Amino acid sequence: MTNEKTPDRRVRRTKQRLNDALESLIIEKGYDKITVQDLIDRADIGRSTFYAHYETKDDLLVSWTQLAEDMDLHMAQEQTNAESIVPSLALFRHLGEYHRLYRAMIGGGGIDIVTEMIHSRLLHHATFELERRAEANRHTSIPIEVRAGFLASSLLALLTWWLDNDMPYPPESMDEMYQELTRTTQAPGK
Amino acid sequence: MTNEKTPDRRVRRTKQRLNDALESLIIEKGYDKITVQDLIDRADIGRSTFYAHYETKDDLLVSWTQLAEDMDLHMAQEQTNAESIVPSLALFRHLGEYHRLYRAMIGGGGIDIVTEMIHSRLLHHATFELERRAEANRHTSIPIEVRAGFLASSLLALLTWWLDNDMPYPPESMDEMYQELTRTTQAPGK
DNA sequence: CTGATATCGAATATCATGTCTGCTAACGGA
DNA sequence: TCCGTTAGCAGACATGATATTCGATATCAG
Repeated sequence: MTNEKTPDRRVRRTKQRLNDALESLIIEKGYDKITVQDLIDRADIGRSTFYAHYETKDDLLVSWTQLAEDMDLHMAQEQTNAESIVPSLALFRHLGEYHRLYRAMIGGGGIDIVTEMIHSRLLHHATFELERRAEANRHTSIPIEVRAGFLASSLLALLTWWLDNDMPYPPESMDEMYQELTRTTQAPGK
Repeated sequence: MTNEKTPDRRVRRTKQRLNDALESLIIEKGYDKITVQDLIDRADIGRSTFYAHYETKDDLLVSWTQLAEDMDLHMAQEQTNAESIVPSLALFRHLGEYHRLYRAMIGGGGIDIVTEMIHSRLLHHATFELERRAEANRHTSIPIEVRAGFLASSLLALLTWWLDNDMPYPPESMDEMYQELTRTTQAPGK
């Protein structure tokens, strides 16, 4: 039985090449204009090799877990700061740092799958935090579902706007704006 | 010189058939699974005829102005009610009425172009209204650009969530929630 | 009625996807 | 270092959708 954690070195190389090719092509020409041919040309691998590992272009993207891990890491990082329901500051900083890539992946001309992935993580996080603080939020009758969706979508919208407009304000300012705009949901109207 | 406003009756018929085919196919199988072949089969027109009028499937969608007109109409309708910055109630009602179509066009598995079109109209509307009330909003330092984007995206998010979840609350309730959630931007913190 | 033009439909070129083949090269355990 | 196993290769091939072309025909407006 082969060790499943460390596959053949050739496999690792192939996947690494494909991931690199995918990332550079996303930045270069946008995800939906990428063809399998582009990927195997850039990665310099055979056609059948691609299909030996992935079924489609989307399959490759989804298997590219780097992003999801990054998101979770940065989200957990700010969770120690118990103030905010959703780790907005860490996200502005993280997306700002890798703005070329995220710019190509979310918002105008971006990739639906990725946007949905980020949204779903934000939503999950917000739902969890809101439920944890349920008793502190008796001041509103709006269902948690709605409030969590609102918080997640608002943040995603601000992040997208920020990237699409070449980050005209520092992450800290954006975070402050987000906090103020969502004040109604973040804490009782104190 | 031909009258440009009323083209040949055959042309009108062809375009009408294609628009009808497009709408029914969107509801039936979703936009991205529609092929040009589907469209010309459903509309019962020749292949070359399609390409005589449109370059691509997207071209047909964009030329389908019915939607944009509807949006503007309903937005203008509520503008007489000077309370809200963005015509949320009218939109919840309108989208609820044609929910089968809008459900297929915005949100999960929807059509980017349409979502962006709606967002852009909301954004334009919100920007206009915020600028008109500029002096009444000295209580915040958040740029109008950001606030308008926030209002537009939040509403779109609530609309999408509402449709995706089979409209669990009446339009009036959704509107109230939206008003409360965006209270920070709608009016000075009274 | 007549000249103009929209439509037809069928053939065709193009392009990307996905499958399959036999062959070669690289791997890793013994 | 050897050897059985497995990954990768090149390229042919089938498929399905897009987009163009052209002569014949139907329909239009005046």
